Amino acid sequence: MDQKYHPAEIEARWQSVWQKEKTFAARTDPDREKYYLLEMFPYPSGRIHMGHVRNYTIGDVVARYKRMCGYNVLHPMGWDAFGMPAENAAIANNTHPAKWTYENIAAMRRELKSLGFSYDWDREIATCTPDYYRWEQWLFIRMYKKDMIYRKEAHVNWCERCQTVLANEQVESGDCWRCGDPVRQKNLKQWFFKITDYADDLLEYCDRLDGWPEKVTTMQKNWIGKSTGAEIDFPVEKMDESIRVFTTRPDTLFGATFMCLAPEHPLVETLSAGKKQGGEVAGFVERMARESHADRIMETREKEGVFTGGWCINPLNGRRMPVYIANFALMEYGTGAVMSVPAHDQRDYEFAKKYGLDIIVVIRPEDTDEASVAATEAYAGDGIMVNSGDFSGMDSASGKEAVIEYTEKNGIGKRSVNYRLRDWGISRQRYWGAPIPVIHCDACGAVPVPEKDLPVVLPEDADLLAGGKSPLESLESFVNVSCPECDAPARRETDTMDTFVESSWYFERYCSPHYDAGIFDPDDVAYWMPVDQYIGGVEHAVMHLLYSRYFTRVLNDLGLVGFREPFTRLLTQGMVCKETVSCESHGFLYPEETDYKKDAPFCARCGKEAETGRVEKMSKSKKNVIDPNALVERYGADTVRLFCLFAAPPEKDLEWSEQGVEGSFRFLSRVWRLFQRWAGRLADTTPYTGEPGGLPEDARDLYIKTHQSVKKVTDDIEQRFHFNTAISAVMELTNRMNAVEPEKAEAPMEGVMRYALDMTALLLCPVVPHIAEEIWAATGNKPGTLCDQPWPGYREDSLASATRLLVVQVNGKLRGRFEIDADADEETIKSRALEDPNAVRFIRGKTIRKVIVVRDKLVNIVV
RNA sequence: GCCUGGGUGGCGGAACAGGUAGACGCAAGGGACUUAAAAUCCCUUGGGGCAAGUCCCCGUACGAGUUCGAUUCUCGUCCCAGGCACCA
Repeated sequence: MDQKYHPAEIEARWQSVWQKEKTFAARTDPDREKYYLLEMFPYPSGRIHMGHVRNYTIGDVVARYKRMCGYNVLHPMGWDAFGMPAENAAIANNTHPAKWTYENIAAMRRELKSLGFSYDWDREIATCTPDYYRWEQWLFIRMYKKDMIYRKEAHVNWCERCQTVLANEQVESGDCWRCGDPVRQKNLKQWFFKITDYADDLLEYCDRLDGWPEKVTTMQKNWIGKSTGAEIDFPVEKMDESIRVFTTRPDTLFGATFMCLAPEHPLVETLSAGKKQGGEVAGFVERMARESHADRIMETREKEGVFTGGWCINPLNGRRMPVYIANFALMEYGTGAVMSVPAHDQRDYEFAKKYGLDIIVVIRPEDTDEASVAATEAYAGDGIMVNSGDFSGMDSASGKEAVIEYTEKNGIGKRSVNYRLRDWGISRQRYWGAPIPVIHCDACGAVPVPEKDLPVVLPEDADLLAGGKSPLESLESFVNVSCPECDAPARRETDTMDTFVESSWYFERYCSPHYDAGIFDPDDVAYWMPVDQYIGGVEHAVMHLLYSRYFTRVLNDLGLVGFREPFTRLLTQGMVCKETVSCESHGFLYPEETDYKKDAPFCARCGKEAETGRVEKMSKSKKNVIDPNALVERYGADTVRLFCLFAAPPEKDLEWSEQGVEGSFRFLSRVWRLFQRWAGRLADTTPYTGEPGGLPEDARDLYIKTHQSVKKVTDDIEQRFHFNTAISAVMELTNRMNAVEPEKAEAPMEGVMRYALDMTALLLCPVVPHIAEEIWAATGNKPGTLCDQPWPGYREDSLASATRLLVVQVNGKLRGRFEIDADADEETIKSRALEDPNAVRFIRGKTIRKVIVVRDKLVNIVV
């Protein structure tokens, strides 16, 4: 064993051993209990960042721990490799997205390997390979044939000058990010997955996902946004038309005084045709169409609208209601029409006040009189129905039912459910994505590519800047095909799929990543899936996780898998944060651009004193980033891993601290010296594993501490993933071991020390696997066997000493303490407590009313 | 506005089932070793008080309550973070 702890040398050595021996290769084995541990795979952006390091370290501890517990562990890694950054980078650097992507993958793979993660690298996948996306295309066709996919017109952000579609994040305050021209909305035919068919199923299962943080399931429930109510028809005056609305408050129907339509509503033109309002209406519609969706949806926006000139009739009371179009009415939700009840909806209230429309109170709160309702703002709560004809006097809940039944009986409405969740639009007018496997034929329509012709390979020779159009669209060799059904000349679909599609099923592909007879091997998937523990950032709480749950249901309904939920347990880890530093002339500063004199930061470029800002999520834009590579080089992977786990529990944010890293390194150096001090001497010593009874006091104390530590570390990892407290338990143990002087140690202590050393190596193995292997071997254990060792157990009879320290309270205040045999009876404990010299001072002269004895804890004397 | 979390020393964080608040680490101060420094090791470290102790008082955002006893449970208030947000 070297004098000093040199992580670089030992880490490289063990990593190559694990690679050569394929230590972490997973094999399907129905005779063994499986454990599938998965971390969210990264986008290959170029370098790994501290967020990845934290995520993957947490996962690695669990994977290695479960493996030692005897599970057959699957722990794969791969790349979410399609996406826009590759395309942008390719344009900026005049290279190809594939080249950029594969180079990044190579660099990041190297970085991940340098951290010693226990991946089965043979299962690595990259979603941009035809091997992968051909099965996605295959699945698309299956879904298409089962009527799970459809095509419809939908808005996209369009830049006229660049002749291109822009993603939402490429629209900067309404303008194109490249040329600065205003962005317009444009309608394009696009592909949609019918996720709304699964809305109820996805919603209901939220409450059964016991292993998920409630925060995430709540977010998903809100996102799905189920609301129940009714659809009701309002006949249009003097026309053979009616307007259908969706409402959650049928009990307020008598208070509806006007109607609001979305500007895109099909009846808008009919209603205003030939009226004097026609011009104004057309102008308003045109103005709304020009606004981007994001702007339209912005809250704080003033409610505005125009009268269409048309009227409709409230079917319950026959009231004439003016029909408006309004900016807040959304065509995508409900029916695109709102019955406006200004007395009981704040938005309608503001609109009514602005345009001088009637406000009629129809709900009275239990203990308020009618006159004071809706005086200054709408009353949106429940109450008693008033001014509502035969329904007056009913409470809101039964009123809702009654009105719905009435409309159903009279054929003017029906019970209805609406969701905030929309169908999933997956068309992207982009190059770097999986081609949608469809051919458009004038005669046969949209025809799926025959399975035998898959994959539809993404052509490599597309010109990314070709005429500003979607690169695939202008690639004649790709576009021009013959129809698979009638053989006539046809055009290939040029949209590619949303990259969320790839990440919705990759965990199933990992089970048999090289299988080429199908999307995956059914036996492998049946064995490994579902994922037992999934780990990733909260930022994916809704989209990725919801899409994955949806896809799993689709696969289930297509008969491809036998389960409906992909992830049994989910852990969302917190962000990695660091303070920002900025210079008044150079803006935010990278840590490398900052000099510290004393504690104050100075700008390395101009020498001026810089300002320390608040602690925020590490991001390139704020420049408060730390390069994991540099850290690994300086301190070693084990130190970096240890710090990530020790500084905070995994679900909380982690605040970066250079001193914290130093501290972690110091701890590992201390462990190294501890083993160095004892290793040679105890190489032939048998670890003591007997009962604690016969040991001398100091050896017994250490022995008990060791068993307690094993229990504490096991419980902390097993029950809560609280690695920070698990590590502090090991620190306490090693602190205790450090206090033992080798020169004075006798035979029983040597056996106990040897046992404690072995336990230390075992307990540290999942966290800092490289140094753990090294210290394990140093005491004469067989080199390279540590991570295959079973996780240690502990003796129940060695968790506590024979005596207990009890405290004495008088009226709940701490007054003294004493040590007593663990099996002392209650009377003995009481009398010892009552004799306590300090406690006596507080008891004297007072009447003892009660004495409470809590086993192993305390005695409280009430006076 | 609604929904979720969360407020504990100078700092990150402990206290798992109402029972010794501040484990473990960082920072700071003092000391040892050294010609010196680094590294390492030892000690002190929530605030206040004095008669200086096996001492007392205060203290877990704030205010009440339940209890022999509350960081932990209940009610109210304030603040912070994240998510959703014209959803009819």
